[in-house]
Amino acid sequence: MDSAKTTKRAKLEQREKRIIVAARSVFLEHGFNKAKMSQIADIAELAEGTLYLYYKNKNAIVKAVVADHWREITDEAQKAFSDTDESFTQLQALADYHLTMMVKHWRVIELGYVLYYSHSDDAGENAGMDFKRTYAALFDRVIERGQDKGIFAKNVSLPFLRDLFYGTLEYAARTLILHNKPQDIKAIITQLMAVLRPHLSGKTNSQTDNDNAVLKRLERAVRKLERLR
Amino acid sequence: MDSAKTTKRAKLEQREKRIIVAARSVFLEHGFNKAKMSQIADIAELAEGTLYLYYKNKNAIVKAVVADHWREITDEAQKAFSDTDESFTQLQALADYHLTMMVKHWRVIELGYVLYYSHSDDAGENAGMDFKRTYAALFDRVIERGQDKGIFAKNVSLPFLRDLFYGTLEYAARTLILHNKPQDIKAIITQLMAVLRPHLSGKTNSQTDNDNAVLKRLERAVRKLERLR
Amino acid sequence: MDSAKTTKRAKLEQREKRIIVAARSVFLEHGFNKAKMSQIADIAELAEGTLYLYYKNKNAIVKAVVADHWREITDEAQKAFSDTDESFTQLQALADYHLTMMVKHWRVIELGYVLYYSHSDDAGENAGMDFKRTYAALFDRVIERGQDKGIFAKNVSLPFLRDLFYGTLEYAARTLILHNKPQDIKAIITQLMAVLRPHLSGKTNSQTDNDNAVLKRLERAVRKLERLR
Amino acid sequence: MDSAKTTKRAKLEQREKRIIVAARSVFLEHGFNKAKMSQIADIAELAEGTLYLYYKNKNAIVKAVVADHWREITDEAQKAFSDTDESFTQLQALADYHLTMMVKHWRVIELGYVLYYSHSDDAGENAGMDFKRTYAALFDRVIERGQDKGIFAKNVSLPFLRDLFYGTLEYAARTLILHNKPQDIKAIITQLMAVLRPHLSGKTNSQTDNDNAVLKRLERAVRKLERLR
DNA sequence: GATGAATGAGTCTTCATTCAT
DNA sequence: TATGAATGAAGACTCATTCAT
Repeated sequence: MDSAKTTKRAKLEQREKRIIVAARSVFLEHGFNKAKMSQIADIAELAEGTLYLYYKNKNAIVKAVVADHWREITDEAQKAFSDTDESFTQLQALADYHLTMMVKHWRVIELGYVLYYSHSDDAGENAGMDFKRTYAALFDRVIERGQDKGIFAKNVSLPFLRDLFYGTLEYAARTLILHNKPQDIKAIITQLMAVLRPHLSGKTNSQTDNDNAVLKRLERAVRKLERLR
Repeated sequence: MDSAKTTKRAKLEQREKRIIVAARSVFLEHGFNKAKMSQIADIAELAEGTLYLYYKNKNAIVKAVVADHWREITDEAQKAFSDTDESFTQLQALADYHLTMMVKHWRVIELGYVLYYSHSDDAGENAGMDFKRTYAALFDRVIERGQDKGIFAKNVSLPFLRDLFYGTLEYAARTLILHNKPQDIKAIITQLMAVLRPHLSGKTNSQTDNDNAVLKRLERAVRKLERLR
Repeated sequence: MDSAKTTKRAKLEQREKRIIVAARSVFLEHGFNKAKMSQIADIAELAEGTLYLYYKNKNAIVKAVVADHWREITDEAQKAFSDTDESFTQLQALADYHLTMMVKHWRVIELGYVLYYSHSDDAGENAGMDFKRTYAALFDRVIERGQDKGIFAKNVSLPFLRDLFYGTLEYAARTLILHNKPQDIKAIITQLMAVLRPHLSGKTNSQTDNDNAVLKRLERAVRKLERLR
Repeated sequence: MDSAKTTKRAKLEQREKRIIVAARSVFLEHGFNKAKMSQIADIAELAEGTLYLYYKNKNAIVKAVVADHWREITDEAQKAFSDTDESFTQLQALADYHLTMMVKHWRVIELGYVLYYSHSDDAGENAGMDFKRTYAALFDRVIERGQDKGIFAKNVSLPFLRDLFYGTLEYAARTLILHNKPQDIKAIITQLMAVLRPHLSGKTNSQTDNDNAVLKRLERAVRKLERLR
């Protein structure tokens, strides 16, 4: 009886997965609006009506597709860097993994946007979109642990850095895809780390202040020189 | 006859603008799919069929709405910083303007995404989306002129910096909107500049010593110059 | 084994009744088309498939609901007037009972109409609607027995009178419900009886003189009979 | 311009009529549920979508069909009896016309019932069903004018008589159709008039009281006779 | 007998687009 | 140019019924 239950549950999950996989392929091929429920059913080898036993409607299916993707990505990302790694190494590994994934699964990401940006009638439909939040929290963890170890400065704003990290990588991914140069991933990671390193090390402020003072004096001097003529 | 032509042209443009304005309001209220051509026509006080004399189809109208917006934004952005300003100041002004606009006109930005991410049949339809590119070029100009003046380092990757700049600001805007804290704009700008400054100045840790030597020599030179008077 | 059979049969009938009761409530709440088999199954605490072990399909269930109702009504109507009552009294009792029931169970009556008026594919499906006929026969019996007793005229058309009786009462019921005045039942019955009485007695204006003569002779005969004791 | 307007309006009404005629035929053939919008459009020689320019939805179309029918019936009924006729003659003409129509257009009447009895979501949808009321008022007018002329008694309840009149005729029509004997119309009318005549003439009450007394004595006598044995 | 997951036929309605005027 | 009535393709979703267990 236990095995019966197990089998049942397994079958159910298998069915759900089959729908998601079928739906993903159809959505990626045609985009949300032109994806037909009938085609999804066909590929999943189910009757159309059966889809509705598992998902309330078309919207629920995209959401599931996107959620499934982020869940998967989150799981793999965690494997991409070891907890024993040095914090900068972890960060770099995460950046590498993220950019690689963005480039590779760009279309699924897009799908998420359609979902996110579409105005839906029924309130709370946009709830349950926090799979992305969970994923984003990976960054937070790396930073926080680095701070605990004393490697990262504590006076940085986590939300800002997170936005910088993911925002930069997403835009970079788009650029890579647009110019069709997925091989430049390494260069981008290097540059991003170069930007983040001094900031995270917390050594910038004093340096910068100093530089600023010098620069200001230089500017004044230049202006004087100009007046000498 | 010239005035007749002028009047004609003016009338045409006025009509187009009326459509864009009407369409914007409808799209912002309902999103792309639920926006009805009939409602746009109503608000524009035109017959439905007339819309098609000005724009090929619904897609063309959204595109025009989005393009119009970016064009406007681009114009205003250019006014937001003077060409005589110091390069960092210009950059900061651009960042400030951009973030402010992103937060303020978020819904139009979204609309742009729907447009961008929707799979359209007819090839090349997504062409003409370069209004955004023109806008993005503002950043390039600031950087390039700063490099010309010797204020910014030359060994930075413009595409990367651009992605970092706009990517960070867009994510930050989203965060601000999500948490409904549009007042934090200044803090974000400050942080972004703090990240960019050392990078743009061409400092990496290894160079610091070297820089210091240079700066010291410069200082001495300046002092001499000052004493000359 | 006999008891086993009895139990089995009882269980079967109990199940059937449970379905009918559940179905009645659902049909009355939602009407035929919007009544869902699943809801009926829910309320009857049975699986959907089980319904089909007892009734061929949805139509069969409405029919059973309606039939059940008329059967019940028929049983109770018979109790509403005693066989020893005077025929007019019986008729009045029947009218009273009928109108009261029409007003009270109007919705079930409606349901019967939907059933009756809906065009069904399978021929003969509208057969077995004679529960209503059985009920209507109550009227016939009262009239026929009255005729046997010599109270009612024999030259009346039973079908016509039946139509008049039930037709009038149904329309009256509708009127009562429409104007929400169920208290006027008595008045209607009185009027109906007033209309029927002379007719049933076999009086038409031209006949009145003749009748009077007959009545006088009868009176005389009765008096003689009484004196015989 | 006036003629243009006239033409336009005429065209519109012609279209509406064409839809109604097409819809009537389809509804009568298949009943409400099995009637397809596509078939109606086909017969009306219009695109499916065009139907929706004239009628909100399928329900609105049935309603229009039924309303149209009653309107027509009402117009014709008025022509069926002249205002100068004697009141009983008028009544008889109305009864004749009504019964004839009920038998002839039974299916449309049924359609009206489906409409009336179907539970619709949207409130007020069952409004506008008063075409039937207008028709029913024809009876009221005949009675009231007869009362004015002193031909009909004034102490009769109009609502009751109306229910009797139409109720009887409807049930009679059903009976005629069921037994497929449409030729009996005359007989039914005769009987109905025979029932109504004394009642409307107001001569029944005194007669009836007398009769009742006689009957009661007869009954008593009979019972005594029975006891004699 | 009982179950309830699976089926899949069936259709109203919407709305971008066209085109006769 | 402007109109707006007419078009008709297109598709998500429901739910009575079946049947393997």
